[in-house]
Amino acid sequence: MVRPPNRHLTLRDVSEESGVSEMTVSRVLRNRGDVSDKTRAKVIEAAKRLGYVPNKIAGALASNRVNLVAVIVPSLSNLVFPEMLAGVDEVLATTSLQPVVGTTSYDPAKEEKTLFEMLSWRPSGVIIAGLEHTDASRAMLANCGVPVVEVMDVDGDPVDAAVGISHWRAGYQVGTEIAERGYSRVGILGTKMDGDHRARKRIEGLERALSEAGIGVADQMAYSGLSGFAKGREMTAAMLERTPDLDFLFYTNDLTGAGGLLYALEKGLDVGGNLGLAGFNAFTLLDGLPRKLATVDSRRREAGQVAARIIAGDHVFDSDDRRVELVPTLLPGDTMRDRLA
Amino acid sequence: MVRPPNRHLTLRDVSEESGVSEMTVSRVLRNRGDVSDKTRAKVIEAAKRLGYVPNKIAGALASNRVNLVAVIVPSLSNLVFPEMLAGVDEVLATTSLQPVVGTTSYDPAKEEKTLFEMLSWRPSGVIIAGLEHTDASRAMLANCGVPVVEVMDVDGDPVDAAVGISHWRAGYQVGTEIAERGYSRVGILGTKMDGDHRARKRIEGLERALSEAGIGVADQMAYSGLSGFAKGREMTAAMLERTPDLDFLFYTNDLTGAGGLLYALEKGLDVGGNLGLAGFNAFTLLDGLPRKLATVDSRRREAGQVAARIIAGDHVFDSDDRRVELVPTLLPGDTMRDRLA
DNA sequence: ATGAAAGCGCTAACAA
DNA sequence: TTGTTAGCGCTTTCAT
Repeated sequence: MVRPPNRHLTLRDVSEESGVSEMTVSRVLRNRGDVSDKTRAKVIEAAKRLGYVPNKIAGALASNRVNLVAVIVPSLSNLVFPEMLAGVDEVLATTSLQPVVGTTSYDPAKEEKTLFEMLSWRPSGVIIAGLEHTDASRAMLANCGVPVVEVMDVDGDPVDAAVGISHWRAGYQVGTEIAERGYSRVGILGTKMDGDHRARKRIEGLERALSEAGIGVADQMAYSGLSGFAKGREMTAAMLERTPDLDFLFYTNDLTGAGGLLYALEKGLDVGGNLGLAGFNAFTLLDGLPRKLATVDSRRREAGQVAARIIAGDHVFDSDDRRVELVPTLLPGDTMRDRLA
Repeated sequence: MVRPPNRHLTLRDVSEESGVSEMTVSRVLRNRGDVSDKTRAKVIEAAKRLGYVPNKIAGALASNRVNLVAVIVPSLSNLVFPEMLAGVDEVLATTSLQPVVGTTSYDPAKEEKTLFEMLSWRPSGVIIAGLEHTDASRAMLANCGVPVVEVMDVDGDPVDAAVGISHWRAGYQVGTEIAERGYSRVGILGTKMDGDHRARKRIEGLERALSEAGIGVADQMAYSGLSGFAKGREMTAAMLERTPDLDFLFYTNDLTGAGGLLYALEKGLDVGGNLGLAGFNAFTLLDGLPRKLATVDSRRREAGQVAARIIAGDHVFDSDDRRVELVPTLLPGDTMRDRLA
């Protein structure tokens, strides 16, 4: 079998090897149309022998069908996104669609570029994190001609469909709980990240609930860089030094929350009593901390699942507003004191 | 502007809108060849006005060039993979190449499927985790005609190139260290995962070092499911109950190691003294535990960087065996006693 | 059940 | 600097 090295095999090669026309080879390889068992066997045998890998580029161009779904997330280093992706994956695995992941580093301009790049491959659907995009991005999403699902947030106007929790309401719920449990000097510890609209919304909801309960935010602090235990410790130490009479610390993120928890326990603070702590996201990997950190399940996996179902055309909307609001679950753990009687 | 909804715009549309030939439009949009500033401006203006998104499918077919690099990993839920990907991303961002991620769930058959699927898009390179693949996968990799880099492991025969640490040697190094620090009753706590060859190799290296030091493995345990603190606690409790005289616990993973650490501290065990602990991977998110867990930096980010450079044709190999062995760094933290004098 | 012809939207190669 | 022609590898459509 003489053939120039590094040339990809084509249908024609399989056709010649099997003595069957290209068209029929194509039919066999896609399980389409009627082909006799004998012909089918010949073709499959030849394709396998040659190690033929079909060229989806040509196939997609000819058929105007692409089985890819573009999934665009800010980062893969924050576990919430891989977890959402797992939900997408799980559902798409039951279809012929394939997710393709792109990242934006929380940068709207990079998001625009990534989106453009991915749309130029003509995917069958787009799943994109969040509702905040540049005008150009929104225009591309609106005009791309395929279903678009904005995930992990419903606070805003989706281009097409949206699935996720309301981070504002989640924050509000935490704030209400804090007030009902008799805390009144609340500190907020977040990450300094312009692009993290969800964290911002959580804080806004929290502030609103507190203010309705007649409580203000006593202190607030934001650090940049990757979230981790160390960051949570540092921020906690700094904030308690600056504002020693705080009785509740809300972290926008479980990882910093866990760092704060470890710090507070070491310092012998009355965690779960006179000092309340809460994080956000409910990372199961943290089950097993010395105390169960109060947190909120942001239901990102389900968001991914529903988004994938929408793309697959396998979801019926309740109303006509094409938003699916998932309900976040507050998990009080044991870092908040009991509700007042 | 009357045009059927949902039809994608083509070069022809831009050509008509701008009064410039398709070919020249193509030149402008790709910054190729000489085009007068005036023509260029007309074209760009028209393309922007229409919201034209080029069709990479047609472009790739015509030019036989695809700027995608297939990156195949077992999972995105284990942070080591996103971290490797970040290295890939960082380097590819400086080129015109784009990573496309696929996952295998540690399943060789799914890996084969994912690989086939991705190769059918004719990527310009393949980065794939590990050296263990089905025969069919190896054949596809060997014949795909583009650079292939197997990452995060160098213990084996790569199809083409390989970049990463030797997990066997990393395990061996830990074993040596354990022996030199005077521990002699070692327990190993891993995850039950057939597809996790790297964890297996670490354990094998460790066992070898211990056996050379005249020490056997006193106990071993593997649990299935996602790694997390809780799993580490459970396993540690169970193992210490079963084999109370252990003086060192090696976890194949920092997360379970951290769980074990928290458990041991709570039980008042002499961590870092008569009880040594070590994890693996050096996750920075864990900086800030009550004690710094001994661990090994598996240098996955660098592996991703080098792999991307190889694909980009931007790496010169030292020798002709196309393996780049990175050296893992043992970080003793403070959960191992001092070396014997 | 199988084959032949046309063409998807772009770019390479060449012409003007 | 710009335009023309052919064709990438497949699928659609229509014919047999």
